[in-house]
Amino acid sequence: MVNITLPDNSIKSFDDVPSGMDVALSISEGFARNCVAMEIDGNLLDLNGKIESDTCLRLITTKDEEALEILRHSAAHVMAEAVQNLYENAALTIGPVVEDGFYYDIDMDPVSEEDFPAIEAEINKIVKAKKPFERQVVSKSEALELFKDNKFKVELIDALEDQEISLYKQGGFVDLCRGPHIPHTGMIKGIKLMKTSGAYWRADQEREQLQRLYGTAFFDKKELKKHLHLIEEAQKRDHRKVGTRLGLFSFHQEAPGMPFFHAKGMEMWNVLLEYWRYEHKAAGYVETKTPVMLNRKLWEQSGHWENYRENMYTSVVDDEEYAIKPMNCPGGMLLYKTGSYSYRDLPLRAGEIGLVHRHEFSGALSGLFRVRAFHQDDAHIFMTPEQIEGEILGVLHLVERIYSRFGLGFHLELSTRPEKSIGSDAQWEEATNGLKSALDKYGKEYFINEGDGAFYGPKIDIHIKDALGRTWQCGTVQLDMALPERFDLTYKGADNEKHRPIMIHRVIYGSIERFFGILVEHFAGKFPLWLAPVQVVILPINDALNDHAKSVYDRLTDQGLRCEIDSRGESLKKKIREAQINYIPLILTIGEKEKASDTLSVRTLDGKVRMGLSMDEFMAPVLKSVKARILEGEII
RNA sequence: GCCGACGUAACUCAGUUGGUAGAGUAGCUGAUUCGUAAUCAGCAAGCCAGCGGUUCGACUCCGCUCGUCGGCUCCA
Repeated sequence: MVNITLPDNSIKSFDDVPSGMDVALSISEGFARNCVAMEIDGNLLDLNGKIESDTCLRLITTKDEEALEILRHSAAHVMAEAVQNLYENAALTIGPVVEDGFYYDIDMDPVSEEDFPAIEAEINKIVKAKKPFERQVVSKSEALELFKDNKFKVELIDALEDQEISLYKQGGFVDLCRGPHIPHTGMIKGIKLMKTSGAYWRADQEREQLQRLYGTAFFDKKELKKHLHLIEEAQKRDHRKVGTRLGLFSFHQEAPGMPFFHAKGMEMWNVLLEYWRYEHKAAGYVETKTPVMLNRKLWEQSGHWENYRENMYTSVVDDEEYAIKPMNCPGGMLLYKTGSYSYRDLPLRAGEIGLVHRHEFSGALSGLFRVRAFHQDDAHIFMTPEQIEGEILGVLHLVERIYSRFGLGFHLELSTRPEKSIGSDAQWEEATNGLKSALDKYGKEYFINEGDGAFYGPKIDIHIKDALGRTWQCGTVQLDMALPERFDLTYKGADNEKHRPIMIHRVIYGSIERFFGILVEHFAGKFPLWLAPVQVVILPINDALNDHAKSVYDRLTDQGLRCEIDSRGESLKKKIREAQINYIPLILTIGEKEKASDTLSVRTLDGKVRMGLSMDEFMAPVLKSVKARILEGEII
């Protein structure tokens, strides 16, 4: 008996269906149009596959989550065929599905976006032809024979353990593939080439550089449009554009990858740090500061010289070699060593807003997101082994408090021991288990990245989710049992013996520069009142009102509000327009009425205007909004 | 660092097949003094990223360097 689960959840039962039944035949024509593939015993198969035994079968329709991946995989084949039709010498390698679409790595002469229209036209021809995808199973030797002219495919086939290898054919085009695929190319309704780049075969810099063509595909043209719109929206929010327009920061050729923060950017920067200090003080942290440049010997002791030298800036001073710090921890080690500690002093939570420099590849730089000089909101926690779980939990709760203040959601990932690492197996196990038990206690679901840890310990990475649904890794909590060893850190236990403390490295904003950039895009430049670089702009209607405007300005700045007066001889309309497009949350117009009654007329960014408010009626809700760091909703 | 694209006034951009540059915004000057998203006029502003080459002549073509962007890789 075969159960076929239909999308509307009704179940159709077929009695006495023989093994080898052609599934496609047993599904009505109209229904099959929405069917993409099927799932048997957890395996995704082509819709026109044969049923091997009595089993429960689920049909995958275009509405199912798996369907899009299947479609995009098929789309990659279509793109590959198009490229092969147009470029005779193109040798195909691999073409997987990725988050927003798919790519295909092809050994060919470089292509650029100028070549896209021709390739897309060829793709559309193939789509229109509604070519069926046909699965074919051949032996390994047959496959090797078939692909003998393509060294990449030969390498792939050689690496396969199976003796039977599946191929997929659409029309005359054959590709090595596990499948499954959609029934025919005509199901691809919206397909578009997105970008192109170079990529190394097997991600190995020593090997061939291939052309990577990115595309995306949907079952529906509207879905494609929606996707393109989202990309456009993200481009509009690009922090490099918004930050330039709002005068927050800039970059200069003289210091690639090293941002300059302007007065308005610094206002925001300071608000971010002020908030950070407030939360950390409440969480029992102290703040410290260590030098930017330290002797090479220290980096040798910490292990950075060995593991990270190629990314460090160095300098020779008085015949001694120094390195600009790429991390704050070795300095933190020296700080710890200046004292002597009892178990009663632990945990010791020492924060540091540390300026670090890392020589990233020039091609890796990207606005505030990837820079060479940045500030970490670092902290080192020194503790006893019994305190691990509690301290990790404390950090996770602090992370949650801070991110939620910005309206950012997050998820957690645990990274384990990498290939290049220091410390013993036992240390790694204890550290990793410590993180796991804290995560379990915290209760939020988390992923595991095997081998993605820091060289000195396992870590929990915190990925935030912004207003457009994009994720960014910002915070990280790293357990370190190696550095305390290397620096011979100790504390006196209750037993009057020396013990080795365990250490946490953690950041929450991560790189303050990067977090700043994320906030710009998250809010699209429209910052909440508590963060806005300019909170209030005062617009006198004519020159005779400038003095009164100044007195209003003085009273507001006295209360700590960030204000500007715009007394240019421009029209009121124009000044309002400019305040609006600069996203200044509160616009005060000062006219004769306001002067005579000493009241305020307030315009908020939504365009609403309230007139005749007394100073108190204005100040109370505004100061409350700032103090409570309220995110959205009406200020007044 | 690698592949591709790009680099024109403070900003956003135009500049057709090589004949040394234009617009809007911002700025400055003058007039306007305005009640909730652009008042008008004028002025100034560029070694066309830098350096070499081809050419009678280069912003336009070629090479290299620097920088930016999209990826690769990297992000301890």
